[in-house]
Amino acid sequence: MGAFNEKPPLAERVYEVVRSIPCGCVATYGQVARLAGSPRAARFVGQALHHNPHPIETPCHRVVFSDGKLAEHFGFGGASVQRELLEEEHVPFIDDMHVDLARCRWSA
DNA sequence: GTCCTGACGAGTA
DNA sequence: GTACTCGCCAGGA
Repeated sequence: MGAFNEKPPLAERVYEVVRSIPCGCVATYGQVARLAGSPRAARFVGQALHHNPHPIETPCHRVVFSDGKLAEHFGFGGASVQRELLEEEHVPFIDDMHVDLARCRWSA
């Protein structure tokens, strides 16, 4: 390892932010990107979660679109699985594919 | 070594 | 109100 990088890869930051999302709350890609230090890296957030090396520790099911829509490309089995995981955490839904961000949006 | 794509978001026309 | 473009970063071909 030698010299530690003063600024860890954005991906590591993304994972850290996602892991910080409390149970019962959800965050948007843009929100995670901003907390990770890159307000406009929302696209990369998806990529980072796609390569998600720690799918169990990284609750990517708590990350949704800015509209509250579930990620169709969810890697655990699809939006259907994501919805069930969120329902297990008592996350309010306004539709089969949309969470109620107004009530469960995570505010760091 | 270089170019393109990819779980998106926000701003502007 | 709707549609399009730009920006972010990393990995793969």
